[in-house]
Amino acid sequence: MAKPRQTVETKRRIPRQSRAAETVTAILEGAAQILEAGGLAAFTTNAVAERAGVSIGTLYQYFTNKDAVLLALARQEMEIALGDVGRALGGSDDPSLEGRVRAMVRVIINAFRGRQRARKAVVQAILAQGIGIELMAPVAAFIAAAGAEVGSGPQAILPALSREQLFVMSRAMLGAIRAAVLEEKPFLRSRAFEDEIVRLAVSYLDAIKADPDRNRTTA
Amino acid sequence: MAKPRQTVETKRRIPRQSRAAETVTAILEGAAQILEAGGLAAFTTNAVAERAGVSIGTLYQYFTNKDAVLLALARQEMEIALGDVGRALGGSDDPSLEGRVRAMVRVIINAFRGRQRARKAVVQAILAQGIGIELMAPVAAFIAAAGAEVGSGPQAILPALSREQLFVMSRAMLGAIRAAVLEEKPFLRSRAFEDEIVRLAVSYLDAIKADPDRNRTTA
Amino acid sequence: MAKPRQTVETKRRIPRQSRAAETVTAILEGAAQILEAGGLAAFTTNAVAERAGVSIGTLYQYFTNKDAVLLALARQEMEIALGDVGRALGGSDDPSLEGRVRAMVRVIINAFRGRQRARKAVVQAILAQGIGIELMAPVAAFIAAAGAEVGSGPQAILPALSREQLFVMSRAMLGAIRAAVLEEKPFLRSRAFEDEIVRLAVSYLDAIKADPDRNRTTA
Amino acid sequence: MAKPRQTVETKRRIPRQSRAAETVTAILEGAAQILEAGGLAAFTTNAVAERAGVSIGTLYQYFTNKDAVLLALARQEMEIALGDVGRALGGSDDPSLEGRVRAMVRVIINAFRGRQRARKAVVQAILAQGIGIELMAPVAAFIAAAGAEVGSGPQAILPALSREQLFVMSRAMLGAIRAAVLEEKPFLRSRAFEDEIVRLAVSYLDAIKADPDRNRTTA
DNA sequence: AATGAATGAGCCTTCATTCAT
DNA sequence: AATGAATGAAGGCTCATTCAT
Repeated sequence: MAKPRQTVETKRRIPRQSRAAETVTAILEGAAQILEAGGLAAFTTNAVAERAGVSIGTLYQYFTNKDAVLLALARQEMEIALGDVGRALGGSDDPSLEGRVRAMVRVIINAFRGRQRARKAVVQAILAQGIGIELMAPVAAFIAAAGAEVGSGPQAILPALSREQLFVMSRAMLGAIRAAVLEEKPFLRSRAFEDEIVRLAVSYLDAIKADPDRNRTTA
Repeated sequence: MAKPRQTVETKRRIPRQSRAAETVTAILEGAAQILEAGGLAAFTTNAVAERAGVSIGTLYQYFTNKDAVLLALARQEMEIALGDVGRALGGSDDPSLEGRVRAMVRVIINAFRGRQRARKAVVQAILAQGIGIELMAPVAAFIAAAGAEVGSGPQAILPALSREQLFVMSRAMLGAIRAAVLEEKPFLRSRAFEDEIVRLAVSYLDAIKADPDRNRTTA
Repeated sequence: MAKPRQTVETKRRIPRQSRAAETVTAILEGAAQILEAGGLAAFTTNAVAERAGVSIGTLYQYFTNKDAVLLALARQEMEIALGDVGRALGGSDDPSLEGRVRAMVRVIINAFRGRQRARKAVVQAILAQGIGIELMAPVAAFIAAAGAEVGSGPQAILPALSREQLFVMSRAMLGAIRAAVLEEKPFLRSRAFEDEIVRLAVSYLDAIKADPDRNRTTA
Repeated sequence: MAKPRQTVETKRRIPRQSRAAETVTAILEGAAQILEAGGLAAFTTNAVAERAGVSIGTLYQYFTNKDAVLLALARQEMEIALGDVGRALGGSDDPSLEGRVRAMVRVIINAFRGRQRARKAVVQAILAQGIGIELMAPVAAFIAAAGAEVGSGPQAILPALSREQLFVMSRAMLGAIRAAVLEEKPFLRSRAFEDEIVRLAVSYLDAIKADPDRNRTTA
């Protein structure tokens, strides 16, 4: 469909031996820790290498440059997050719309609680380059799939969402949760907050169901 | 009553001669341009000074350091945006709830359209320091006031919102719009996008009206 | 004898009006205060001007550059110190050798007590340029005169001292006192310390009297 | 007993490869040369690195900052000087009081002769910080030990000196010699000058011996 | 005479990256 | 494969000095 966008290269050497794989893991873990502890300002290649317990030379044997480390970290975190969301949606025991939404909200809040700074820094850095779009692709695809399922699955609760609707709903939820994290709101983990996020999403979806013809532009 | 919170100091010298005021303006304008053109990475004090047409020494005569320039710029942009929102709410010819919300959405989108990168960089930088909360204060106050008016004004369309509701609504809207800006979505200025944002807000407020007792925690 | 060394110029404008004289006084007083408070590191022309209550432009109307301020300050302090020593020697009620020496020691200790840092900084700065010798000239002359008087005056206690002897005696006394000041010795103002300085000088002079022929090289 | 006083840190990296040790040596040598040639004013990190034949980055890999270079240089020079004095006292073929004193005077004069400006600058810089006292400690200890030996050794020429006496004698000698260096006196290396320094010290010690009870305050 | 805004050379320091071992 | 010493471009910032008002 879409022309296969040339993937940005991050690795310099593909690790074939197990020791090498461990080294890469150590570097990414070190990178995440540095980011978490000191934000982007503390994220220097020397610091990452030291924290990872490898020499700076070794780091450069596996990553072409500083940004490659960041990018690899972003990809890894993205995959973990996607897995979490997928598992949450699949394993929800409440198959109603509200039940699924609530499960998703919980996953997102938890995703933001651990290593907030690392995540934030990664996202910032990624967006600051032009690479955001590429990385977002799998996320968007995933949400689109989930949305489609919600709309057209066996339960057929909703019609398929337009790309604008999908975008608005997902980003609105993420935005509210992220703001609560960044502003360190005390109610972040409260039931009341969770309820309001759910209410936001559900009422929006209900409104679309009630008036589906407005703004129909299928993705 | 409470001691007026000590504002974070950005200015080093209070301009007494008219020339000096122009210089400060030029520096902030230069800073915005640099940010717009090259993002945070290009934002060096030397670059700002050069773009502003002043010497680096002059820049440092008015700002204690690099961050002070960023902070001053953030404050300025914040005030402009607040003024815009206020004017939009006051001057809306459609006094209905949807009319008011739509006016607000337009202002916010427009606020982000001009100099997107500059705004983005400013926001990023501000949040990276701890100052975000302080700067957010007037914004939050403003939205709270607007929300209260919506709930309790002559039209009394809605009951007063709880702090979680206020937070979720404002951050959800801002989050969706900001994401569209940061991800450079083509539909940013489309009618469809605006409609969906409005739908999000209105349906949420309607849901609250229909079931106000849930999660009542007045701010 | 010696070719009259061209005096280093410090003043740019000779103050003829009283207001100008006050300005110069204020600047030198400001310079001394800055030096005293923060040492040479804090001694910036802008700081001096501000402390003096004049604009930086005014400072440069009276002094060609930063060093000129330092030099003028050094000259002023030198003259004050010389005056003190002279008065002490003249006004001593104990005309014996020990009495005169003791009077001198007291003056020197006092001279070092007030504004130690300012004095130290001035001396350092002066020596760092090549100007030390020039400034030392009047001091040396004064001590030589005092020494000569001690040796050949009406009391004729001692033979005239050679230039090495004069040098060793004066610098040894100054060195011991200065070290006590710089190292902040608690016994600086004690009677014991004063006694030992006096003993040092008197025993040295006595030794010269006892064996004058050794090292005879009249200045 | 007492916790070992935390030494002020100057080194950033402990050299593990032999190349690194050479680099540190080169930097300190370069620093001394720069200081010697141009005084403290010429002592910039870039100049030192260039003179040492290393890059500025390398300099900062071994020293935390500019002052650390100065401090390390001071320590090194101090140790060399102490070693010289010790060797001179031990190896003197004339065991008389005058013989020992003369040996010491020669060492000190020689210590001050080579690289006068470097030494001067180092001392100035060290004193300008608060570190002077710490650095002086080993010197003071050494002189105290030497003094004690002179007073109480097998030869028992003198009674033990009080702290004021020790201080006055050592600082007087150092002061006279240092002044001759700083003022660039032509007689610095003359026999006459050396004789007078010796006479100063010996006559002072003799006077103490003759009247030991005055000002007895054993250190 | 005085003011103070403006200037800019130059200093200290960091950190991504290379390469000899 | 790994190490870590070395590099140097580049950036933040200071402060002596000038000059238009």
